[in-house]
Amino acid sequence: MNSKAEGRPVSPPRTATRHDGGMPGPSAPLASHGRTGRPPVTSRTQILSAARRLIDRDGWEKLTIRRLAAELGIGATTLYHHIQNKEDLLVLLLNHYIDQLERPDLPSDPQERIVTAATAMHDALAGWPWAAEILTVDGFVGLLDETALWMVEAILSGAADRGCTPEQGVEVFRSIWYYTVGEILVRAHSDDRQDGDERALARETSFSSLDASQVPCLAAIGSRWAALAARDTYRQGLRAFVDGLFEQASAPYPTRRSASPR
Amino acid sequence: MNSKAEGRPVSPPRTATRHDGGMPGPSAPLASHGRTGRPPVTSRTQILSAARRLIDRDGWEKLTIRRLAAELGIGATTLYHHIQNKEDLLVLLLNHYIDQLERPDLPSDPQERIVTAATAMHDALAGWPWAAEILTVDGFVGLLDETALWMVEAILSGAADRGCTPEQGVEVFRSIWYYTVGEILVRAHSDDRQDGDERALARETSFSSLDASQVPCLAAIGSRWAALAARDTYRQGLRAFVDGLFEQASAPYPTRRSASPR
DNA sequence: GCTATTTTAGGAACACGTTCCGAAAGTAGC
DNA sequence: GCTACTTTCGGAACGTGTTCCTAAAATAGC
Repeated sequence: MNSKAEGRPVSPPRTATRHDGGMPGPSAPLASHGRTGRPPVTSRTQILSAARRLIDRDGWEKLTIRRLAAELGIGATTLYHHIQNKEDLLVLLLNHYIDQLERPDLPSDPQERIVTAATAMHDALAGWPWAAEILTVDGFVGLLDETALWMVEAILSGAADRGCTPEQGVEVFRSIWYYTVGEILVRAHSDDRQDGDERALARETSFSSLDASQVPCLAAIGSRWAALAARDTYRQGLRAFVDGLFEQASAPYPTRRSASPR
Repeated sequence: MNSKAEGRPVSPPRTATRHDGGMPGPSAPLASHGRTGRPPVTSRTQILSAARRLIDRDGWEKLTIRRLAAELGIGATTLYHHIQNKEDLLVLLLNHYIDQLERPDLPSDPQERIVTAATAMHDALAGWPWAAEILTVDGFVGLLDETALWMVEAILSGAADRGCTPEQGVEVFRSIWYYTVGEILVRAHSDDRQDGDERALARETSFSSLDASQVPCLAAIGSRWAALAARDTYRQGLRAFVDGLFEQASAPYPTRRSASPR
């Protein structure tokens, strides 16, 4: 939604801060404008493009409030008059990134449509390494641009086509969302260790020295755990999840497992 | 670290640096010991109990390296000779917490056993609010105490009892793990906003002003999204996931959906 | 008792996100 | 031109996790 384009509390009579870019163009500070008060020297678009420039040049770990301010030639704390906090900035950047992605063709089969949309969601976030920093911000989905909501819509529509109620559809989405977020976050942190430190080695061997009488299955896997855990099984698990969710939704009463409704 | 000075990789006669507690008891600095070098004034157990004391007294947000050091009466940087970093400390604390929990009776039915174990895992982590800080550290499962691995083992054994190969069992566990981690992390960040700030309000109304022609399902849900997303559906989703995973594992060939093996 | 060696202690410093608060730079009314 | 008022700017400061480097305290060999 566009409403969050303005970080402001939404008070002034003229709320149309909407036409992004504001007054100072990306290169021209421009002349005055109808508003009162000291004119801003930096626009939101300038900030965002400077952030992208910084990321492209130095890598995303180097994207720092202070460095970004320096890149813009302004004080560090001045940035906080344009963005709420760093999470805010990253959400803004992520939205811009997602908007650039091309939307895949959505299959007509509901199940396949969900898998396609969820995979697109997953791949988009997985390809944005610093997405992990903000994936869990409260109400993340609500912060997405309207152009990115087609993924959510695709999943909901798929659920609806399979006879789910809207409530069940939301539950389907949330379940998939949790699975996706978890996969990306765990994977993002696993990829951090590019340097084969001793911790990784100690961990790899840890499962191979387990008590086979206490944890036989784990012991049987032993040192193969690391290799098995490194495989990419997102899509496969997603298919299983969608199948299970639909089977559950189409059975108003517990199918055959022990009843316990809650 | 020290090993590289020597030619041998695992040289020292006594490799068992693991016997926790070290030399200085929880309250007694104690006398000398066989080892050379300046004797430590603080033991690992002292650190851990001080950390718990701090958490119980001031809340876990106040658990800070500097405060912990002050509580112990030592320099802040000295702590880094006993723990690797803050994540390390939290993992240690989490292990101690999990060890104290009572293990539920595991049902004999494989599916129910998995649900029980995963729920225990979930509830344990959800009841430990600052678990969210470390849930995604690389190889987290490998850092668990052996007394906490019964949850992993229960899931693997359940999968094995349903005819899964060890490889499939690991995949079942990882899928459940991702789902669980995602649920906890998202939920942990949603609970952060105890204060009804304006962001939450703006978000709640956000979905109600959507273009019904572009995203009909979302628009139909509208403002109910927030309420629906607040429900606790972990267990229900888990059941569906386990069902789907087993159905998939027992079908060597794609059941009926479009083939695409990869 | 001396020196060498080994191990721990901890102050200084860094970069980070963020908040506070006074200064600066505009407009509006007179 | 002057005084209000409004809005933005940005330096100082706080608390954080963490690293560097030097001092201190023990043992081992002489």
